Amino acid sequence: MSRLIQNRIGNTLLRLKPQPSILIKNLSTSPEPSLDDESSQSSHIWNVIIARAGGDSEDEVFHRLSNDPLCNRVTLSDTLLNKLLHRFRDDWRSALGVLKWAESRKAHKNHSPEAYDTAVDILGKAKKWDRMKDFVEKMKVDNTVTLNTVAKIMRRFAGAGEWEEAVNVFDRLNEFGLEKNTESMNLLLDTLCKEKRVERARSVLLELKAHIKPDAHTFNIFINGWCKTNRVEEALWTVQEMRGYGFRPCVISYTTIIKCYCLQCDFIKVYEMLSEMEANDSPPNSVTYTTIMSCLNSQKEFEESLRVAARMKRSGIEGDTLFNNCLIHTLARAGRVEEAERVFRDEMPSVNTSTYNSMIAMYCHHDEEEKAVELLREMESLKVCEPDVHTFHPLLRSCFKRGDVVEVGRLLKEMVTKHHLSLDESTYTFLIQRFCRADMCEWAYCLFEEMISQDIAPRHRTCLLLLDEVKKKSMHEAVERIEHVMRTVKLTAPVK
DNA sequence: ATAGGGTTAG
Repeated sequence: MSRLIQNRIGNTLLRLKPQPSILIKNLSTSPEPSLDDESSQSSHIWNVIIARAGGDSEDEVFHRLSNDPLCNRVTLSDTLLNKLLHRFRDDWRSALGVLKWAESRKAHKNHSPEAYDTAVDILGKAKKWDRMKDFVEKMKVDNTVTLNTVAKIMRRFAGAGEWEEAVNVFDRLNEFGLEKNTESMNLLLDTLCKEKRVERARSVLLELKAHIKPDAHTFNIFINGWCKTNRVEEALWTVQEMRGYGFRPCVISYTTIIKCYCLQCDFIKVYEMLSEMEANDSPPNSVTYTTIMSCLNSQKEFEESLRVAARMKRSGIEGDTLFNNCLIHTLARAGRVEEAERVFRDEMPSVNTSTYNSMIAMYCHHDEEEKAVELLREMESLKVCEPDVHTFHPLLRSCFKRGDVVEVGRLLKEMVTKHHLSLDESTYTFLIQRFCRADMCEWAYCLFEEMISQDIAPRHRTCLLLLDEVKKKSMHEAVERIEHVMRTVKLTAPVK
């Protein structure tokens, strides 16, 4: 959205009363650095760079950064550069400006190739094909194009439906000093298959196989390609073809097919395949069981899902983190809190954010918020993994349920200032809904403006809900603003 | 990027 609209929103916000200052002040603006804290110090510098790097052209960004004394004192490590590029992954002008500035800061402009690959990826994401091609030509001269670069180009082209361009890149591999071999061929085939152009991938293979030998990966790529388009017959046929080439289908081949049967809800075939794997000496692993359980969970078949987990344990396979996360989720949904706690405490050598999220959600669901908060504090002190927006969702939900909006504000502040999280589309949508329902549409409206100023498009339904509420309250300016947004912004449909 | 989570829901 244009900066013009953003300014107008800024003015609207200034006029809006009463101001729920906790939301306005804390949600969008960067957290204030606390004293004597090294990470806050660097987060301050980060915020300064970010502020300078927003701009309408890459030259503008470049000049603003170059002329800023503070920015020029920063030691610009590869890590920092990559973090900056990641921050501007949806803003190619700023990203290129930052990169240009970074180059000018180095005497012998040799940044890690990763930065250049990211730049290529950002241009591809923005579909700036000409700029991307120019960029790659420059890299070609410097001899810095790697297979990783090529992967980014191909995937961006294919992702935008320009899969002929993806094939062209493969044809030009030699120009980039790269080889046409099984690895690079597999990359092209996988790109096409992931974009559901499996037939096209087939004809590429037919054309190339006189010169390049397929390997086991090649066939797994096709099995996946067929399964993605729900053509399990062809996937099975590919297994046969694979055997014909002297490769044994592996656990990946079978798991891919099982996933396909799962999506078809054909559990007879799922269990048949499971037995076949055991018989064929490519036994199912943790991934296979997790796949099946997740699918059963989405059907709310929690007891059956637990039987699958038991089957895995019986066959002597150790669950990894993803499996145990799934198991905890299943136990929680099946109402078996103590068992979930036991898995969490005794059976997990390593945990991640999702593990905590499942446990926190479980406690909130069973109205044991003290325990949920206790786990949040544990995350903060152990620092094994950091909370994300999903960690807070169930906690926020509980506050709304209790009608404790003060606590909602406190949690939001914690998310933004302590954990540097920015609210995403679904969080905004959820909060706006709940504030409306709590008859606090002033707060909901502030979040709405907040969302727009972050360039996050609201859902059509969210606009309608809020519009209805502000009309009831006779908030005329808000009505006008929401109607304006509905006319000018491309609204998103609810995710099904 | 050769295979695998969830989610705040009246």
